[in-house]
Amino acid sequence: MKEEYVCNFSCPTDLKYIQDTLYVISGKWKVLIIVSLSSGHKRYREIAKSIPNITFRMLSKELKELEMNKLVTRTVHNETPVLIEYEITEYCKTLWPMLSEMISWAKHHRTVI
Amino acid sequence: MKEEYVCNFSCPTDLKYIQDTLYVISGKWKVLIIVSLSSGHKRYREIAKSIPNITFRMLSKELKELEMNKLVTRTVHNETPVLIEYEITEYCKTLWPMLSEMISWAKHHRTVI
DNA sequence: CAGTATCCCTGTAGATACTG
DNA sequence: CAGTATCTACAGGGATACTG
Repeated sequence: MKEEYVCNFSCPTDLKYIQDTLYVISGKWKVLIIVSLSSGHKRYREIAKSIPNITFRMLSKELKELEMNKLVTRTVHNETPVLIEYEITEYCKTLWPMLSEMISWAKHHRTVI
Repeated sequence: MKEEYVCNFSCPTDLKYIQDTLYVISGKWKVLIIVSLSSGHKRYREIAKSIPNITFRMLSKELKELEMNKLVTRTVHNETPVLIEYEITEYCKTLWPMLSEMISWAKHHRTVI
């Protein structure tokens, strides 16, 4: 059974996948946190300072979700005082083709709107 | 000045673009509506019926936003009784490469999570 | 049919204080 | 430093009734 996979908007499974992806990266802070980590910020307060108006509460929550999705790692270094480092994973970089498409689309969309 | 464009997470402009795109397609109903229209539903009640639990309120609101973003057209046919048809635009199809990436990513992500 | 208008509820996020 | 706990506010969305 040769099955040619033709994607179109009406495939219900695809819909589910799109929703999954949106769920992982949507929200007010997710992408901002990924950007902050990407630009080298590693420590909690450091990340917090780099993102205007984010609260500890939100930063904790979002970091946890990113960690659950394997996009971020949290490493505890047993020094005194304890040092904790957040880093984006290699896996996080698999997001890039998609983000890249999002950037292209938005760029073009600006010229349309 | 040959400028090689290297995209990376830390570019602030790219961040803005990503947020723009998310804004256009995020939300509980947007993609569902696009799917419904893609599968041939055109009339308001018809679309409403095809999407479980959506309210008229939400359908109106989302259709308006999609229209503003040129992803959907609203056509009034002057018959009696009046007939109104919603359709996705050709432009809407420019979303496809991105949606396709989102689908691929989510598919792979499932195997990771 | 194609929507609007209104009321109301709940969940999400902000503010602030506190802990190990 | 690296967070958690608690309280609160407000907006986004649901339910329902209504209009042209």
